[in-house]
Amino acid sequence: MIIQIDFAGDLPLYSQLRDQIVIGIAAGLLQPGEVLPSVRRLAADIGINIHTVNKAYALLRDEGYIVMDRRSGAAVAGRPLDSRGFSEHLADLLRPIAAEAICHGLDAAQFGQFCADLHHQVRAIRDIQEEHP
Amino acid sequence: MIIQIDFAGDLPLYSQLRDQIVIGIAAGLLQPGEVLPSVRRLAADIGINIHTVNKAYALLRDEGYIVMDRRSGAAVAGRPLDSRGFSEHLADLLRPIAAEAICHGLDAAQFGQFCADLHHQVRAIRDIQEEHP
DNA sequence: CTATCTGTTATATAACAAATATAACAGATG
DNA sequence: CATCTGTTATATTTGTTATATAACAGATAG
Repeated sequence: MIIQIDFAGDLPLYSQLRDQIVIGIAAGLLQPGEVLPSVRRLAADIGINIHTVNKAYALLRDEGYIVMDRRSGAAVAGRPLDSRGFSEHLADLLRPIAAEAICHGLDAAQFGQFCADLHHQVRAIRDIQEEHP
Repeated sequence: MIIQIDFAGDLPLYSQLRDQIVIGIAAGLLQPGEVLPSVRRLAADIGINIHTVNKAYALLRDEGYIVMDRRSGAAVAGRPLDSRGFSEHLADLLRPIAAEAICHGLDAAQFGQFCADLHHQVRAIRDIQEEHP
């Protein structure tokens, strides 16, 4: 799986890395049980510091997306994902975005459709990647 | 309109303030043309620094949500809002969130419905506020 | 056992962002 | 003139981000 980091972007590097791995899992590019690169290896590949990768991995572990083992390294977590309080978490993330959409004239149906389309887009990343091996 | 700031939260104060004002506009609590409190007044009311409020106001101005005048102060912008590149902006915000939803087992229809419901919730804030004057 | 891999922890440093404090300026208003 | 508005400038403090170097504990292969 290809990781692309925008060093000029607004988001912190560890946050970009975290997002891309979550997207990779959602798209199916990273499957449950699949072993991720070690912090040293991935840091060298991307060209960033070990601790930055470690911070992203630790964050993903705390969120339940990956499991980490001292011996075998990091791996994508097997289902199911702990979902206590996830609705509230999701609502907190989406509320300001929904407000933006409202201010720009999108009604509930349009916004819901836009979100559903994006859901499909994320799932389709896998197919796009497999077309260009 | 009541502003609630979480000093222990992860989000910067100016960002929280910006989000709440956008939500207020979306909910209809702040209507186009309505005058906002001055930076000094709002800073004193909330108990934060003038520059923090100024940063939030300047951000809202750059995004087109409010207009600022040296004489009369800040006011909610009249429609329409400039929407060039808004879809891309919205997609960038939603992509990692959609990925999270996928990882937690929500399909496209469920995610779209959740987003549409939240859209309604934001619009309903106005009615809730008016019940308790 | 040795060498090498893994995550983990510690410490130090530099750069940047966030928030505060104080002060001043230009323009408009009563 | 006094008072309000946004705006700008400077300085300081604090926290985050990212880097660098180093070491430790546990597991594994030679």
